[in-house]
Amino acid sequence: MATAARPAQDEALSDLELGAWRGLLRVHAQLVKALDANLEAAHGLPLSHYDVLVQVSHAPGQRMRMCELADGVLLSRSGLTRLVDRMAKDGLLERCACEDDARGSFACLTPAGKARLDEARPTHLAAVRELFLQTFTDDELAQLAGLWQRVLPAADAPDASCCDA
Amino acid sequence: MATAARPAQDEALSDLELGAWRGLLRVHAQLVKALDANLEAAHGLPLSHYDVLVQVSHAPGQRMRMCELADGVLLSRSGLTRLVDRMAKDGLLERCACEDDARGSFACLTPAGKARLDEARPTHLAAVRELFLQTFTDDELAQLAGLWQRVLPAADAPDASCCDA
DNA sequence: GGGAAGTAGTTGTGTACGCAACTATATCAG
DNA sequence: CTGATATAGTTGCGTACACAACTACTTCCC
Repeated sequence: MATAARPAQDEALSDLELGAWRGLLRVHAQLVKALDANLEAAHGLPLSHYDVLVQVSHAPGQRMRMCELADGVLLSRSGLTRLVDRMAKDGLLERCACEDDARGSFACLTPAGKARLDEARPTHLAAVRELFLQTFTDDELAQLAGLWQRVLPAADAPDASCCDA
Repeated sequence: MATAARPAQDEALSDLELGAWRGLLRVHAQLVKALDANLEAAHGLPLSHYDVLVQVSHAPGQRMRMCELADGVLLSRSGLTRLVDRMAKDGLLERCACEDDARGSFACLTPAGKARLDEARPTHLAAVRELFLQTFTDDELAQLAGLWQRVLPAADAPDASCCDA
């Protein structure tokens, strides 16, 4: 039952395909769990909060519109609303009105948020490097980045019944 | 280039590192979301249920111990308990006592569960191929699989059984 | 044998999330 | 200007999950 490298469309996945696909799932799960635990232990900061702080800190004026931020941290809008609520309660962010569009609002980095980020960043960067990046050579990193580029547009495409019988 | 390929330990991630790392997060998020939506739309089956069905169907006797299954589908034990509860209520699985160890129990595939899996499998395999695998050459798949192997710690139980997705 | 320690699984509880419905504002067509 | 439609964000609600505490059993060691 040697599986070909690339079986026909409706055949089971080959070991090769399986390794590439399930490996992605496992690596993601393991990494996110470890990074979150690490950050939480060292700074009491969930990974989701850190993620928001990083995004906002890179934005011009250190503030971002909610929808933009939601896309950036891979959350639904309602999910982001509550995440920003929690972070605002912790003093890490502030909600600011948008001058141009009265519907919108900004999530603005507070000094406390910036301080917290600066404190946590080295921890997180070290962990990402240790658990993931250092495993690879520069060439491999470049290759990975290139592969993701190719997948992302495709996965963005409208998924409605993309492949039904 | 402003950023070196590999900055020092506590410096910000280079574009290269960032692409490899955030790309993984984005690809995972988009893929899982699309695959779940696809499977749910076509067969009313959440991806988590499908995942369990696949694992159990490949186990000897089409049954698996709960803890083994929890590892396989990347869930906590309590999470798996309730997932199996839901699937049992849907008739996809049955809980069976373990003869050797009265503490343990098996999740056993029912005929209905097997039928449901057989029905959903082509849909899912096609989607995984379309959204992910077909993006890559055989060499790239092999490389990916190899990279994952290096990232995953030895805790990864290598069940050599060639299971499909 | 009998208690200590370990393991399998479930249950109590809290939390983070998504979807759908909602409000409020913006934009566009006539 | 006015009504139709679209967009930004929030809220109600249900769900899936993790952690910790628990029960029940097993295993180990004297």
